[in-house]
Amino acid sequence: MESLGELERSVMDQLWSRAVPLSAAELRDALADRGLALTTVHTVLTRLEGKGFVRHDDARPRRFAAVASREDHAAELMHEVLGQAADRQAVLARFIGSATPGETEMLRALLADTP
Amino acid sequence: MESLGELERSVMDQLWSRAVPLSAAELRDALADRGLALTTVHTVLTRLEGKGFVRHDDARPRRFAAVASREDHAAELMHEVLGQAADRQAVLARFIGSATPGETEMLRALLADTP
DNA sequence: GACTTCTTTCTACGCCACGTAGAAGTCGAT
DNA sequence: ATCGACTTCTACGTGGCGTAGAAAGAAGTC
Repeated sequence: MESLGELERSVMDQLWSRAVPLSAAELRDALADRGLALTTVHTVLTRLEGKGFVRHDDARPRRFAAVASREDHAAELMHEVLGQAADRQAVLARFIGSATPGETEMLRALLADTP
Repeated sequence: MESLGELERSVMDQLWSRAVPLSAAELRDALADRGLALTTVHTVLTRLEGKGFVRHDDARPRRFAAVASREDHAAELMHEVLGQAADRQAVLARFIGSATPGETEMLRALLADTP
């Protein structure tokens, strides 16, 4: 899967945490600590669109939104990592083995509701 | 976590699939399709050591081995991805939701053996 | 010990992704 | 038609990675 650079990641974090479409200017302000130029934000957004992480509407100040939620993305990544290993069972065994008690509980509960 | 380039990945795949330490020359031969120079393999191995993926002994033709198994590495990555999201439960829900029946079965079995 | 050969380390270069942004173009309002 | 805001185009520096030659080091041979 396409991976994210550090600024790209920050932008996605913004789009993910506020789950609402944001304009480039709003994103620039949300990342004010970086003191980015507006065009920089635009460039990053364009690249994120190219990677399929973001899409925008055609309202006048364009609104950019994440294509998938942070949770969807994370779950997708986990599946990708899992699928990459030949021995999925071994991976899952180690995954469970080093999971926190809270995580194993969550998994048990989720599996109980899954056919 | 440090990520891997494409050649780095190929080298790790070799070290992972044969679970035994390999010399640079053996790795070069295992990757013969790429027609790499021996020094290229060495450079990559050195970088992999820097990233903590590989370690070598001090026998004369140095033997290089993966620090963690492919499965350990994958499980680690999965935990890393999981931990990165604030709402782990939501991630796990989606992860389970898009798991194959085989995977859910494995998980159930593993959880049954986990206190 | 000097020579030869194999192995290891050092140094280097090109390319591409990404952070960064100015310049140029477009669009809506006045 | 003009002006300001917004968007797209173009560009540059840096760093990681693929790639490898050159230099340095070990190890057996005569």
